Amino acid sequence: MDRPDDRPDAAADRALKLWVVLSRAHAAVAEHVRADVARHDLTPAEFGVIEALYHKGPLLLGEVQRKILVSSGGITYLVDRLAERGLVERRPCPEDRRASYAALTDAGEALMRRIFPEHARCLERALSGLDAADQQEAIRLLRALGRHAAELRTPGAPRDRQRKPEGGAA
Amino acid sequence: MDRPDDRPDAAADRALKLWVVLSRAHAAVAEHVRADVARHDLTPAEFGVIEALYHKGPLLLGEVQRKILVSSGGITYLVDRLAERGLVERRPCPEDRRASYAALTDAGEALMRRIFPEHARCLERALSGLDAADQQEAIRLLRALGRHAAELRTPGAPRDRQRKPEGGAA
DNA sequence: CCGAATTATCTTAGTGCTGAGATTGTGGAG
DNA sequence: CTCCACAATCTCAGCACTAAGATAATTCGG
Repeated sequence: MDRPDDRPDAAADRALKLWVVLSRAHAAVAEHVRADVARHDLTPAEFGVIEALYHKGPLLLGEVQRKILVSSGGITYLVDRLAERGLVERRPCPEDRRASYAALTDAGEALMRRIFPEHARCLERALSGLDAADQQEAIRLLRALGRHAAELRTPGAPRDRQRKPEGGAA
Repeated sequence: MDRPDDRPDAAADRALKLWVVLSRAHAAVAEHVRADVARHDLTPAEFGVIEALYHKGPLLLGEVQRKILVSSGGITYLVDRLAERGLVERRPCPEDRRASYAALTDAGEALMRRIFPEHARCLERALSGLDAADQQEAIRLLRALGRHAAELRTPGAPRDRQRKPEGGAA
């Protein structure tokens, strides 16, 4: 698509390599995150939930679900676990009795006030392989990359992970 | 670390945001990969194994493990499953009887010849949110990011996931 | 050659999450 | 009001993978 006569497939090589470095960078940073939140007996997904609530206040379960990218079953499971530990509570939604809010309890709020700054420092450290300017540039590139990839796969925003039921060879 | 008097913590904000866009970009592209390899009844990790063998030839299990970043139990599991399906076989290592090679069977080789080009096109498409120059730049940045993060957590390359046995309060 | 430390793989139990379907509730058409 | 398509959450079985320890083989000091 670029220069078909330069090399047989320079574009494919570039894509493959970009995917490899993207995966490895993500895995390396994710491991820092995992180790950091594990100190408080949280999984990254659990931390994602309370982090969202910490910054945005009470949110409908579906809103949290979309924010941290888990399945509908997953968000129920995560909120259950956090509720059992007294960090989060469900609150009925007055306008729609199917829905409910998740909100931090006082204990959850206190926990986040304590651990979030440490977590931010952990991330700063994990990402310190790039200086400020390169981080800004990386943000710009990754945002474009992610947006495009996400739009390609969901031209019309399905929430959970639905596909057309295709009556193929069943 | 940059301009402490600009905003209270611009560096932390930048790190947080970079982590978010890195995660979302990775998730979006990973979903393309998952959907693509699922068409052939493979998980991304399984595909990673046969892709490594396809490009490098027979490899020790430990080498594959490090390449695709799974646990020691994970590589056994993956190779077992691929062997059951006749795509991969184990071969004894003549120089070290503890070790064994994983190698593609003829069927596995044939499968990869058929599906790998499609997969490469899928990736090209998923990553087409950036033009060639931006992809090169992203590769450079992500490589630096990943390398730094990986080195931070393993100053001396442990394979599986070992920690010092610390004789704490036992 | 012996034994301890190390390494490569395998085993087993457990877990966090997914996917599909069930349940409950909403809102609009008739 | 009744019905029905649709939406939000929950239930539950299943699965890919992890963590820790077991097994078996190598290396190396003595």
